[in-house]
Amino acid sequence: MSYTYDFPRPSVTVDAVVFGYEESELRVLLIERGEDPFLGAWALPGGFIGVDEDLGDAAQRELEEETGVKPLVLEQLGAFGTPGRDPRGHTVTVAFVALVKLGDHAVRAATDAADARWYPANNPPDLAFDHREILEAARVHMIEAVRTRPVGFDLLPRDFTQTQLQTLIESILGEELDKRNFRKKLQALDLLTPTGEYETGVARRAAQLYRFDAKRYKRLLKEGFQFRL
Amino acid sequence: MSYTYDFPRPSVTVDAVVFGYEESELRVLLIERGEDPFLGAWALPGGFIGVDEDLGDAAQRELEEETGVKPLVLEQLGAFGTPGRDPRGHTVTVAFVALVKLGDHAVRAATDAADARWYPANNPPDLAFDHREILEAARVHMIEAVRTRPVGFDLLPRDFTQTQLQTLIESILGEELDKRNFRKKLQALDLLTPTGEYETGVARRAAQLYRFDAKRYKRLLKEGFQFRL
DNA sequence: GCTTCTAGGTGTCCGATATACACTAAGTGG
DNA sequence: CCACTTAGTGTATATCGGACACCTAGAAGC
Repeated sequence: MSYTYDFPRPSVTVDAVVFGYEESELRVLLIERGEDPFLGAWALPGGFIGVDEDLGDAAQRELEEETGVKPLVLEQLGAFGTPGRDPRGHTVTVAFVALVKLGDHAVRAATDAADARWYPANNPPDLAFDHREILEAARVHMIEAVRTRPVGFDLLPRDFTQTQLQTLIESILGEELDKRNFRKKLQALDLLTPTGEYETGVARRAAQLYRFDAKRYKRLLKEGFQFRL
Repeated sequence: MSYTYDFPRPSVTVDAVVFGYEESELRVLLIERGEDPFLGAWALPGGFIGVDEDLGDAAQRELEEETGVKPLVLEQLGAFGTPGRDPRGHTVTVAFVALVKLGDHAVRAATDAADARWYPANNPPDLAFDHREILEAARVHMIEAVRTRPVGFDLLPRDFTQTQLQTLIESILGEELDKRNFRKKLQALDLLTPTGEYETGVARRAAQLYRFDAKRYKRLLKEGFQFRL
């Protein structure tokens, strides 16, 4: 089967920069390419868009096919189309940023991915195509996002400590925050519900666990409330 | 001449939301389509991307071909690819926001544009494709941009009054600002050079003209300075 | 040339917000 | 029971943002 057009067309792909959080570090999900070009190299999960397929749907589909991961959040990052970025020919990719609670998913490589693994987002291996540049753009996007939207909660387990949240945000921002000031702001936002439960298995005073109140957040949003950390 | 591929490919287009400022109002540049589909309808300038052409270059080229306008600023807004947005078949468009000093350019329609005109950005006519939605996204983008980057200066003549700048920003934000507080912030930014010249031909006290100090801005940026209005 | 009209230009006070900063409490492990 | 580690908590100060009103300069109209 082949497809013929009156004018040459670039290919359209989607790629996902999937972030997770583990061991006090921001991670990014990469696949080992099982096909040419860049066979054996690490790359962002992604692939060609289907016929009449929506961009976001395509990103979600490719991500699930290649890694088994279903993200909770999927935001468009932008289009990358520099000539020469794909050796197969002119290809425009639309990149997405996805967030997952890392514990929810055991990654499994499939289709054209030989392997799928979490890497430190700040120290990734060499990447295929211009994926390094896309990852950089995604990091900048996250810095912007973490201050203005409650994205941290999509990366943490349902129940988490205030310190976990702080450490996560610090690892996204790349700077340290003051514990008391951070908690003061959290308290002012009034979006965390204490569960009454405490950490277990730690050789120190156990911290209380909290839960993000998404319903309350949505209600506040409608009233013109502005999230800010 | 025809082009054949192993897999079906969506078309890739670029569209530009070009903003200008005239008569105390934010304007958007629209073309009257001279071809099907949507012949005779108003639309954003744009068109198909060329072989091995960069996305930004394509937007700039289409814009100049159709309207004669060369923008000073061209920022990517994002990709739009909802199936059905183009009746000719699956088409992904990458939208850009462009800013021009309106006085610098007499628009002239050409190629597949039957006409090209400035319309009020807040009250545009019906638009072809999903261009209404793209324009909306661009308006939101501008609200974000005007607070955090010195974009106002790219829409005004080289020499302008503080009130012109304020009115422009107000028309982008859709809200009124306090004159004294606005000027206080401008002064604190220290990015305007007074020219010593004054408005002419006004039936009231003439306002002083200022110029944006782009060099100083770039220098400050390197030192980690953050623009905020 | 006097009056009127219009926008230009200017400063202070107050409340809210951001930052800097240090000690006690609780729990585990040895 | 001692040592170690992180949890949890409050105050003082500087900074920023927002509200607010009057005199001035210049042109137009009479």
